[in-house]
Amino acid sequence: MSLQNDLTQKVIEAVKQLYQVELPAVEFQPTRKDFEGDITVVVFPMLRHVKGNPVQIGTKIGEYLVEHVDEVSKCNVVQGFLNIVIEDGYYLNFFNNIFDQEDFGYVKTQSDDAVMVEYSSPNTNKPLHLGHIRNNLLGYSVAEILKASGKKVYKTQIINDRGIHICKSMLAWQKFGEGETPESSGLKGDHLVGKYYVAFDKAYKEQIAELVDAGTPKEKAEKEASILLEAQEMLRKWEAGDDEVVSLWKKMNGWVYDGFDTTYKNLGVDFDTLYYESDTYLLGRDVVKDGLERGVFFKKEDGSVWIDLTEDGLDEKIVLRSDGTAVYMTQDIGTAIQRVTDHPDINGMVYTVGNEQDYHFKVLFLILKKLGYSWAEQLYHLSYGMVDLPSGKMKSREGTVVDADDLIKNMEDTAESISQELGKLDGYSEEEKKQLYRTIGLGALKYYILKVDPKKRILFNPEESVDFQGNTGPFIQYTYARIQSILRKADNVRSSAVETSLDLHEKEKELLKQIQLFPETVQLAAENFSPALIANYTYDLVKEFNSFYQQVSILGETDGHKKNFRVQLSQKVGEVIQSAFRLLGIDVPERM
RNA sequence: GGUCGCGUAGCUCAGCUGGAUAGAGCAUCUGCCUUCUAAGCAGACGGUCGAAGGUUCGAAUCCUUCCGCGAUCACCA
Repeated sequence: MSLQNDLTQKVIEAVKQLYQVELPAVEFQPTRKDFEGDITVVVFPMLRHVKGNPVQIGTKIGEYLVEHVDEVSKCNVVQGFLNIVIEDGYYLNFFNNIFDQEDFGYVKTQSDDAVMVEYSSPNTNKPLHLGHIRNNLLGYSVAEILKASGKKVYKTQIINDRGIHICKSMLAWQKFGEGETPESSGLKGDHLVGKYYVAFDKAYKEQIAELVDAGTPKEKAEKEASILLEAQEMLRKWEAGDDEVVSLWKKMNGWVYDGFDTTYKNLGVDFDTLYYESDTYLLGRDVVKDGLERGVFFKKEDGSVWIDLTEDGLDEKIVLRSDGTAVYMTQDIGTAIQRVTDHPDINGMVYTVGNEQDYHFKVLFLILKKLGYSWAEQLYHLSYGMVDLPSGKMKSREGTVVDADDLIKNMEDTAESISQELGKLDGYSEEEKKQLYRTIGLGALKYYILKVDPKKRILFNPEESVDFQGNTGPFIQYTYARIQSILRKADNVRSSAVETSLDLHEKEKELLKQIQLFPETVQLAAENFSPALIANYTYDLVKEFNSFYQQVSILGETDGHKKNFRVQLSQKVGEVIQSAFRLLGIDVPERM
């Protein structure tokens, strides 16, 4: 039973006793810092049911609470706000109850329903860039948050390993590659393939320019450039299962996967199952045919199949071409169904995809609902804004991208130079230092991206490096390291339970209140698919701790009971920081 | 043009489902390292919450209109 539930009952009881009125609900909020109190009852909404002066009503209820509720030590009323002061003992009891709780804040019991979280899903013709980083961090973090909230989670990605874009890289490699491999050149596989994707584009543009010079209209030239025709021919061969093309495709995709694996490992993200578009691109057509018979879809004169969504405020959408081949939507319908077939416990999916596809997913979800799948009610498009540069959009073909691997390296380097300036790492081996720079650099990057609302677009300026001070990952990591330093120096941390008759320092009480919020924050973050809530919660906790740390002596405290409590409190704050950051995929260091 | 999203301090962002005097960080300026890590703490400066109406005891938050920015509206993926 939470304190708030308890108080709700008591307030209702009080109003019944005092005014013979049954309140439907009671509104609470944390007390503002400028007033004395821990929790506040808002009296205004009661005026609908109880006639009178809010100050008087508040005062009466306050008096009742002080008399009838053990945890309430005193009350005061300001305007229509009844501020309630809670006994220190209540918080100390709470602390003793959760102190030994491992993974405090996480829900351990797993529900039977699983949710599949899709994220990353790159094309295999170019390396990952900053946009993918945002996608990966968001998807991974939401998956972890859902797990912590008690859901069973499958992490997945669909790899776009098929189509004309792959053929472009393959063709350019054949033409200009001279047998170059990741081994021969030392280039990471995805970067090597990406290099040929760019090479294709360059050759293609040159051909267009030549044709235009020779008098061909630009539009025509774009369609007739010989290198493009060759790529299209290659795609046809691939679809026909041509041995040579398929084996080249396998070889180059292998290079890309190796490269991606390295980047994923560096980023600290992982997947439970993978889907390849080359396996799934034919899915969905049967479903469409079936849906056509059931009247969900309709056929136009030319044979193409559509769905009419005008009643839902959308328009008509094609689901099968006139020649019977699939469109993107067909595939997505088929893939969604396939996933549930593969994992029958799925009752919900999260798609981490940029907001330019908002409309697509709205339509997809609606179609799946109309097809009658029960799990279709539990689909969520985790939509996020683009990451733009000051120069505008990132474009792989034009080379205006912030490469994921470069950026990670960059962050590590910054962490290194700051650490060296501060020079606190005596006794660390080179290997340990390297590990630490990585932890801090990635912490800065991940926190920077995850702390903002996914819907907002991010303007990333590579010239101004990501901050390491203030509301940042390293700030929080630093606080964690500070706590570990205290714990190393303290002996017998767990010597005994905390003495509940202690008088709490204001800062201690604030910390306990903040710790108490962690479990509900995890739930809220899960409900809203929002890592930002976790990030902001952690920041508040850490700010509170640093303030406490500055004002109150922990190891220097002479009263044994107080010292015992403060050490344990510090430890618990450290644990919560670690738990919260785990949900963001950020590591915490022992020293820094 | 239709639809969706965003607009809060010079900059980057919080602000839950309406509540008290709108909060942080960066930047600028002041203090605090002989005491547990100064990547820290304490403080100053900085706001007509895009604009105008409306709903109500109360609006940054809800509704309407308008303005600005972005995305989207392909037998592309």
